[in-house]
Amino acid sequence: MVRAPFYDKNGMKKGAWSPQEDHKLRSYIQRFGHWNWRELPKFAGLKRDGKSCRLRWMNYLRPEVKHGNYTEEEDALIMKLHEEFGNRWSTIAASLPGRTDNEIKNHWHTHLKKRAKRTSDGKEYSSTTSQSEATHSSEGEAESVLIDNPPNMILESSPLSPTTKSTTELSSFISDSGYISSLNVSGGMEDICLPSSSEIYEAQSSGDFWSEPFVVENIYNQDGYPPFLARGGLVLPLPYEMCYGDSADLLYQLM
DNA sequence: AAGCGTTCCAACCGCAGGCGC
DNA sequence: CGCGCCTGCGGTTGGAACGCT
Repeated sequence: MVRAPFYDKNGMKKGAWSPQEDHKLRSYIQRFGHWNWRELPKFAGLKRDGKSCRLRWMNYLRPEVKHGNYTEEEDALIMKLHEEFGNRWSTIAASLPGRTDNEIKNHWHTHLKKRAKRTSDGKEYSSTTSQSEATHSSEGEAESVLIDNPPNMILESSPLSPTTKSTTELSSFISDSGYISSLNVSGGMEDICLPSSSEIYEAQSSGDFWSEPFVVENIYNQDGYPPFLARGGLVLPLPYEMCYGDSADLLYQLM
């Protein structure tokens, strides 16, 4: 079902994700957001490229993502929207909370395409859609079926990513939403790892830092954060190993 | 039980758009 | 304006799971 894991010529892992990798990525993003997909895997302790991490998060690990079990209503809506928008899967996905463009695309090709073909011959399809239209009618109905997001739902455009947030704002967001607070099994927000630059240097030089040979002077300014991050007043998300100890493992077991 | 074909979906790839410099 | 970087999108593929003979 999934591609066998392998390493490409750059040492990047490809193919199926292991539960450990999922755990690392999920934990990291839930704590720090996806501030930069390209850099994220290094900080999360993953030997994956950013694109792969983004895909895995968007299509599989996001808490609001639903898997399988398409309802008749969803099927009808997909078919209707496909008729309207064609293969613009992201547009279609926007009208189906919890469904990703990739999953909808797959679902279309494996199930609905055939059904659409059948029904376009008979006219069963249009009767189905008219039923659906009855519930969310007239212009803008695509938006109107955008069912209310659950309280913990994070849209792609949501401010989970701290790129636009200052440290204070991010902390406020995090505690207000209760999102990351709930992750702090062993304490409060102070548990977020914010070691000094010397700690970072120590960890790096002791060899349990990233697998990549970073030079501390090039990466961290005197605040201990990479210049490109510190400029925006953003707290540096720390490498996975430094942030997740036993509490993360405990959390993982609870999940 | 074994071999073969089909189904299905996670993941990859290439491209385009947006943005900053 | 051109360039490079990053992100997101849509098409395609790999291969495990499943069904059939």
